[in-house]
Formats: sequence, structure tokens, C-alpha cells
Amino acid sequence: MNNQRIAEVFDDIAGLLEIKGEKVFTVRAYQRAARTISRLPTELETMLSDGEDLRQIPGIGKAISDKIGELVDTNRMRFYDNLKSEFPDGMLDLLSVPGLGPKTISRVWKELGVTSVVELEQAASDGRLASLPRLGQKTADNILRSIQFARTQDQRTPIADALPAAERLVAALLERNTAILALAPAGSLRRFEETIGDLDLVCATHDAESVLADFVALPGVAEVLGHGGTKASVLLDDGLQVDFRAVPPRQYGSLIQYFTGSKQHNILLREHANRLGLSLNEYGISDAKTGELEEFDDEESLYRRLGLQYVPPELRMGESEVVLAREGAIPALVQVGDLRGDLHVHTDWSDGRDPIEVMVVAARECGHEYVAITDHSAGLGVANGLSPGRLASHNARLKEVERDAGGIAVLRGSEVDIRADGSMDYPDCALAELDWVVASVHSAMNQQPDVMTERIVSAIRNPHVTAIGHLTTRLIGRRQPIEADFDTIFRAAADTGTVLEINASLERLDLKDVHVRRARELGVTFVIDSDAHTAEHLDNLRFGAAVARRGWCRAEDVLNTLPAYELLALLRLPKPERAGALRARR
DNA sequence: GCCGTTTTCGGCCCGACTGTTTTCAGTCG
Repeated sequence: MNNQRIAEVFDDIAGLLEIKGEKVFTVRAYQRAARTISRLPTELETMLSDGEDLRQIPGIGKAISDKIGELVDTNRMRFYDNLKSEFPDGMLDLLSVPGLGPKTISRVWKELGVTSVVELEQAASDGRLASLPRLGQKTADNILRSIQFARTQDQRTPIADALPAAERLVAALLERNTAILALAPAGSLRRFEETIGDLDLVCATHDAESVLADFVALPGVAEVLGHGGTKASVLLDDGLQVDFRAVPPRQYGSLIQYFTGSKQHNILLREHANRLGLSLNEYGISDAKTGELEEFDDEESLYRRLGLQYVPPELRMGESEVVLAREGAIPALVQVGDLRGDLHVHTDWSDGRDPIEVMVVAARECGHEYVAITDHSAGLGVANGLSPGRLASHNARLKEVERDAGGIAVLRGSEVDIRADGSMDYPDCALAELDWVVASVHSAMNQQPDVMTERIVSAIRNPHVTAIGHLTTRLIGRRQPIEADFDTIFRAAADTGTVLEINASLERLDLKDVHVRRARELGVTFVIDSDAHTAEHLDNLRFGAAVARRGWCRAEDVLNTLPAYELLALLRLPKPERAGALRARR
């Protein structure tokens, strides 16, 4: 049983216990366990068979550890089965109706016999819901509306859609209103989560009234859900909800900290504040005894006041970051400005849009010291992949372009298919002519985990393969990742000096954050690549840097923070020596 | 159910909003 499924079971348990009226702290413990499990980089099944003690994992104690063991061993859990048998099927769906919580669910079940969303809709329409004590017509109407809304809109928005939307809104509002002193996305977008629920924008201004008026009148706003003195909520044409909050600049630090979350991070921060005799809320920090409020115009001073290192938004997941910040152990994370080149770029020789010379000039204008042109190998027929003959011409053309390019190093590269049997799509003699080889899976993505693992490890062991591209092949919200033993792959990569790509394309973000963090622990070095198919895509590197940061990477963990001469020298080494050099760097 | 800078027992974040109520429970983020 995989972690995703185990996490779902604990989420179900939390929901059922909530409806049952169990203590909220018990419910929270199960919810926390579910969240932790869903973000584990290693399968619990593997950890157990390796003899690891699951109670080492924060939030998992004896009771939950035992339940996981039972689930992995027998595929069942008596506690879960018994709990489920106390309720009709469909009850858990009721928890997903906004505005309807466990207390109300329990009442409509016991008093009206409602056990599903359809029955709830019926009861809300025919007046039975409104007739219950402490419920009324308004509540019934609200529930009816949210059931209908949830039917059209229950998906989170991929960051690939949310980020451009947010950037458009920010730019449009800045252009319209000169009273804005600061304006930024907060919430899951600022933390750079892969998917976003609703968009949060926070603003510093002395004139909230005019800013809010301009905000609700922006183009693309389909409906104004609320509009008060300091906050407003709107629905955009595409269904994305945007919450906007404006405060005077002296409170901006507290506001953006609060709205950046995550919720769990804020809980840990407040628990920490409590231990210091302080109380933290979105307006500032108050002394528990005197009640006196201290305000913060920036986040750095807020964290400092709590005796903590600054925690970058990408790390605010409510895991170990608050403890580490107290110990001063948050590393200096890699920044997009540290990147000196891009090593995965396509041109119109395969499935890119722009000619080689356009991509090279564009890369130079990004400030890059080097760029690898990595058009597809022949196996990828749909992508107009290069035959070995065309590859030789490609190499020659790259040398010509480099001569005219004004100082940027142009690496002869290729994105080579890893075939289903683990062999490479070019013979070794062709690979040996290249400076940079990205090996990627583009076919047979549904292989059994052990077959897929062996296939990728074969590519890693090839002496000419420098990097593995978009390891999991997932497309966010559209295609599931491959199944494989990632620890084995990470160990092989670290061992052989094969770097793993963090593909910065917003549709991919592959490796993903938790894999980066785990691979880093196992000694892997990464390369952050745009996978650009047009010149505009070169700017994507910033997204890859954000994923690397979410994976706790420092500049030393990333190959393309090296200056050109060091990178080229490293690539001239045979792989075993390169592996040693990479280890020495970290 | 978890966990330890005050705790192996007794805590566990904080405030806003809504709708139903005359003082607050439920839900949400």
C-alpha cells in the first residue's frame, strides 16, 4: 500500500472521528499524520521493511505507527473498518461542502437521516434543514449555494495558471493606483506550492479605500464576493478566487507573514511565541501580560523578535523549519541569481520554435555564461528528433554559433531518450561527441516500479550521461509521475556523479520539492534547467530555483551555479572523478 | 493522539465572520 493511499485512510479516520464528536486534538493528530505521510519522500512500506522506526517521524507516535504497520502488513486496519461501519457510506463527502462542518453533519444525519450530498441538497431545498433548531433559512440557502458551486469548481489551480494570473493582476493594479506602497502575492503561491486554492494578495497603503475600489474594478473580475474597508474578494472569469487585503505599511510585515502561512507553520510559530510569553496574530506580537502590541513593517524583524532566523516562504510548511530556525540551522538557499547558465534548451532543429542562434543570443541576454542546446534524439519521432547524421550537423552548427555569439559558451548537447529497456537512443560513439547529455524517459511510462528503476539506473550508469531530465515525467494536474524506487535512483546518481535535473517548466516542476530534499540528503547534485522551447521560456529558471529552495538546496548543491570555466573543466573529467569532485564541493 | 526550553501529564494558535441568538457555537483560513 503506497503512502498516498495510507494518507487517505488517515484523512478518512480524521473526518469520521470529527463527525463522531471525538476530541479535536485527536482529530488534528490524525490530520497531521495524513499530511506528513503524503509528503514523505520514501514509501512507508520500504521504511518498515528496512526496519526503520516510524516514531522518528514528527507527528507519528505509537498508536499511529502501529496502525500503519497493520495497514502495510495486512492491507486492512481494524480500527478504520470498525469506525467506517458506524456510518453510512457517503458521509465523508459531506465534509467537503463549504460551510458545513462536523457538528452540523452529525445533526442532519441523526435528525433528518441525511447521509449524502444529494440528500443534503434535497433537505436544504424543501425546508427541512431550515426547520432544525439553531439553523435557519439563510444557513440552508448558503449550503445549497455551496453544494452547487462545489460541483463546478472543486479543483485547485495548477501554479502554471495561477502565477501568470497573479502577475497580471499585480501589474494592472500598480498601473492604476499610485497609492500602493507594496503589493505581493501571499499564500500558497508565495510558498510556491504546485497547486493553489485561492490567490491571496496583500498590499501596503495609506489609502485602502481607493486601492480596494480599483481592485474590484480590474479587468477579468467576473464577480465581487465581498468589498469592505480593508479587504475584498472577487471571482475571476476563469473561476479563480482572489482575496485582497490592504493595511498601513507599519503592519505590512505581520500581514504578509500571516497570509503567507502555511497554516501549520503559523501554528508552530505561535506555539513558539507562547513559550516566550508572547502572542502572535496578523497585526503584530503582543506581550501576554501587558497586552501591548508591537507592529512589524517587514517579516525579517518579526522573525528576529521571536528569536528566530528568517524562514524563507518556500520552507514554511510547518515541518522542521521552526525548530531549525531557533537553532540557526536554516541554510542559505540557492537563488535564481546564483544560476550562471541553462543546460536544457530546445530549438527548431527538433520541437523548439526558435533557431539556435536566437536561443543562444537570448541566453546571453539573460546573463548566462553558458547554454547547452539539447534537441531531442531520433526516438522521439513526434518531436522531430535528430538522427545520428543530423546530430553531427547540429554539433557543427553549434560550434559556428558559439564563434559568433560574443563570449557565451555553447555546449553541444542532446536530450536523449532512455528506451524502455534502459539503453540509450544514440550509440556510445555519438554520445562521446557531446559535451552534455540529458537522458530522459518519454515513453513506456507505466512500467512496473522495479523495471522502471532498473531502466533509469542503467542510464545513470552510462559513462556519457551527464544528467537525468524530468525524472518522474509527471505533468501537474494532467499526468501521474512514474512509479519507481527513488532512493535507489538517488543513490546511484550520487554514486556515479550523474546530476538530476530540476526541470523548471511550470507544467512539470520535476523533480518535485520532497524528492529534491530527499535526494540532497543522499548526496545528489542538481541542475536547474528551463527546458525552453522558445526564447521566452528561458525565464522559467526562476521557477526551478523556487523548487530547489523548497527542497532545501544551497548554491553548492546546484551544478549550474558554477562559473563556465569550472563547469567545463568538471565535464571533461571522467564520471568517477567528477563524482568525487561533486562530493568535495558540498 | 502527540509530545517535552514549564510539562511523561496536561496542554495543544488565533481571530474573523456568520447566523442564530440575547451571549455564543460553528466554520474557516
